[in-house]
Amino acid sequence: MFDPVCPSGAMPIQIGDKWTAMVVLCLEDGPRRFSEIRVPLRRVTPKVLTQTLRAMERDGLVTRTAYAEIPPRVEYELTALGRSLLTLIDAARAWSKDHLPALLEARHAHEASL
Amino acid sequence: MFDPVCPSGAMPIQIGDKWTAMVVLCLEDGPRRFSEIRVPLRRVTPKVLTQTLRAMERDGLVTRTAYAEIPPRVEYELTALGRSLLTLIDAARAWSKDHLPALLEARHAHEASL
DNA sequence: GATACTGGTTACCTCAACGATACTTCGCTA
DNA sequence: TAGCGAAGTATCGTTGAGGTAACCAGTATC
Repeated sequence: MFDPVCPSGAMPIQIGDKWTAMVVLCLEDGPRRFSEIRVPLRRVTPKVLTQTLRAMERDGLVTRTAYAEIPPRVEYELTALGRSLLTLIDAARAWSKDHLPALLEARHAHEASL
Repeated sequence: MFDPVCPSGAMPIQIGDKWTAMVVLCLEDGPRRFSEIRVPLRRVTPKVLTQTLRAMERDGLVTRTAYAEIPPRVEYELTALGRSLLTLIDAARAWSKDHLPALLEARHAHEASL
């Protein structure tokens, strides 16, 4: 999983913050817990993931549901608004698939000419 | 002209660097000179515009043509690759048109609840 | 006790992007 | 001889997103 949009950081396209698009994809198939989101995004620290999720909650992209259980459980789920980003992410992925090789080749050729 | 993608910096979508999408839109209708690009993007300093254009040239998104005239003239033009970003920008604009109000409303509602 | 699990928080740091201001080069012009 | 206009450079400063590391509360199990 995951280098859907930004293979190796070439990243000409970004949705929201650095991790927003990946969170959306991670929640595509249904609600997930905090620690379940951390797994595929294993390079993200809890602090940054919290920041990302809080910002997404603020913007109405996800809902946060805390269950008063022991041990505690928190689930994040995409809203309709968050789900609407999927079309955009797909467009970005389609572009990457079709055109990113050409971009990387151009970049590489330029590098070689130094 | 220009708050096509990021009304007032809400900007959940970004293509390349901060100004890349605007440069692409600015060049949509044909080649333009450095100072012609600066006009609609009047908040960008020459240094940053140069950086942006150099990066885009490196990535094969624009071509730079310098004419040995007095006074000098330089024209920037979209390549096919650069032009391919237009579809993506349109997708972003369509999303913004359809969904950004909801996002901003959610953000505002959240702000009010503090 | 000691440790671990969950879902965080807090303090601190770093680095690249962005920006403001000024200067340059080259002929041309008045 | 002073200035103009084009297309940048040079220098410095700021800012903020993102990263590191450590800590917390409550329970339960070893």
